[in-house]
Amino acid sequence: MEELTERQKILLSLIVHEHTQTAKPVGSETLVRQYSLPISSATIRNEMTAMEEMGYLRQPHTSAGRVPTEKGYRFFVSNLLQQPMLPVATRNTITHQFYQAQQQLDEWLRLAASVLANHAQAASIVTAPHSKKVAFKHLELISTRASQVLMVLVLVGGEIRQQIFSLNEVVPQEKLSSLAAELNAHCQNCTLVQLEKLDLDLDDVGNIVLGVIKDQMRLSERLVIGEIYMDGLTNVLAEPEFADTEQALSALSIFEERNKLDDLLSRSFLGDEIGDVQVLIGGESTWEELRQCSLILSHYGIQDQLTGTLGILGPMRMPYGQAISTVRFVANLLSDLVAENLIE
Amino acid sequence: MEELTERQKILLSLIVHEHTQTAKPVGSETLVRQYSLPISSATIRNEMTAMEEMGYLRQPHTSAGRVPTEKGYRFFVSNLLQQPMLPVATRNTITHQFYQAQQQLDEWLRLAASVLANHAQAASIVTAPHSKKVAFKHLELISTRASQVLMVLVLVGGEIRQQIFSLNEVVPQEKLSSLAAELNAHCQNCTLVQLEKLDLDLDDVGNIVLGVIKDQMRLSERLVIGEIYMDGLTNVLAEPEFADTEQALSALSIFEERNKLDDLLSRSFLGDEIGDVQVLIGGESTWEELRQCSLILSHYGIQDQLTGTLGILGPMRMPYGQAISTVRFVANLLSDLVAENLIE
DNA sequence: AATTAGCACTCTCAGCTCGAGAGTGCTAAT
DNA sequence: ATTAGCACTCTCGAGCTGAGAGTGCTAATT
Repeated sequence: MEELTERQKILLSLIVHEHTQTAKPVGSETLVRQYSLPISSATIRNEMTAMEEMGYLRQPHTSAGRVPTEKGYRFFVSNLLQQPMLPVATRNTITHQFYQAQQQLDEWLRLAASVLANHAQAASIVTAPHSKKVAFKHLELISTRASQVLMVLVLVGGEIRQQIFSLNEVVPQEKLSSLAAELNAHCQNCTLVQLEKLDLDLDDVGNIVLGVIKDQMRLSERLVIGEIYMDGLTNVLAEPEFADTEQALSALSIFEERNKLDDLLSRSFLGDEIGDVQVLIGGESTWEELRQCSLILSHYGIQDQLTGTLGILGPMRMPYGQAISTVRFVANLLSDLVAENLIE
Repeated sequence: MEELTERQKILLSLIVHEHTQTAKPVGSETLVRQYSLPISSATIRNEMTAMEEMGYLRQPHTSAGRVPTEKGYRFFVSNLLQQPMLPVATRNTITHQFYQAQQQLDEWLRLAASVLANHAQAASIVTAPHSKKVAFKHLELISTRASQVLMVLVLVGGEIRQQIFSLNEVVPQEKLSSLAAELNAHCQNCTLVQLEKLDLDLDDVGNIVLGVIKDQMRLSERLVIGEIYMDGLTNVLAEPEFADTEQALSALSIFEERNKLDDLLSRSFLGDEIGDVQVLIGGESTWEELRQCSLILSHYGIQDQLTGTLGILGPMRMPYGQAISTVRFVANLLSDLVAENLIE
């Protein structure tokens, strides 16, 4: 594989830059004019031809300007993009917003999605932190009416699961409370497996409750990702590449199919560390529907313990520098918030 | 105001029907052919002219067919539409889906949104049931680490609010538990106002906790509507009237602005009973962005106690019969589920 | 008085041409 | 290796055209 020369790298950067601004193919003349280059348009044309042969650029049609290919963007992002921190002012604004919000996880996640969407002018997605190891933390049983019981189950990590169920008999609140107390005493930090092994001496009601607890823990275990927060879907519609509704539809449909989303967010992430920002350009993300799009994703939370995913979806022509910095910054912010409020 | 003749009413129905199928202006010839009418196209043209003068129809341009106006749709929905029940098979499928799902509120709401979206081929929205009168039901305090405490507060109606906060000192779980027990004993069914009046003899920690409880209740009280579930946004994109992205953008942007949504769902509903289905056609819904759209909304839940809103958003050209029946059916289904699982 | 056949007229839509503009690739000169 | 010069190519929007759909009007019919 041939290497790009220094000059070609510069040109690639400029082409990417110009294209992200104008959304139109970039011509050799334009490039000279726009950036006052010390070389002639003819030279640029030669270089462009070379880069096209190497696969970094492509022409939408003969005698149009050049547009970066997937490979071109990939090279740009991996090798040419120096990632500036977000401007201090921006960072402060964002941080400020987080401290102004209700100090609650769901508010933070909603806000994170909103911040991502606004600062990157793209669709954003944030999943609630979720722990792979599901363990019992605390149980509460509340009698509602007749034989109906509301169970509130807190898992290690802070996930809260609730379930309403009926018993065969009416059980007074006192009995429920003492049952809860007993289970709380014995099951502290137990995983599902440990719970199975535990030899508890329970009566009928106790066993039903234990069954419900296990169900809920199983459910939580099976869950790949936590609750999903999205924002800025309309930003995508505003992009010129999606002026055709067909395109927009195929891109946004990803957001409406939960299992695809699960796949996308989990599979593409095998072995990624918290704090790494992953950029999926066009077809890299095996999803045909996203051929035109790029994804910028990052994990946040506490490695191997309690993690969520966040990121943005936009057209391949995306201000990667800005977008990546924003994703990284918000991911770190959420990681800090999760760490501060961790429930162990 | 002149009245429509019987024949004009029939024609209006047919025009609406034909237009919802084809999405194109309906011509007099087409109408005769399609429905084997016993009158000639010329007569229909005369009638059409009359109806256009009365404001029920309009021509997109000279010598095109007619399209129902907002007023036309309004008359059709109010006077001409006989609303069939959903076919038994459909109803069974839907019911079946609900009983197959995890028996949990959030799953039901998600499912409701999905069912609405699929059966009406439109965007759907469902808000979690929320009670105007906020009252204390049950409290739980869980020590997480150091002086951090996780509070889980169950409100009458079943809403669960959680909050993590820090105390000035490390308080053992036993102390927290007994504090919770005490508050549970005294605050049962208290509203915020009653809570203020209650003369509890609490220590520092107790007062902090009480403060947090009040905060959460205040927050819940201020909440106009509950959590929002949406689905089928892409269905809207698929409609031909939204082939132009601009249009689609303005319609969908409603879904992304929480305060507009709050307004829309609450304001348009003053004094509506559970079970009534409300149809907002085009500009009727004071929102300029929705000029092209219709909304079909219904409350569900338990009147004056615990209510949510659900509905669909589609183009004005909508299969109203089908859509209204679906909304009504799902609303009733959710009402039943809420009633069965009410936490009093 | 209501209905209808007949017909001229209007407007859209898809397809076509055409010229301007932007951009290229090649060649020959520097 | 670079560049000026130039012929060539392709898109895009404007303007034109004919077919098709649909109307409104008038005069005849029931």
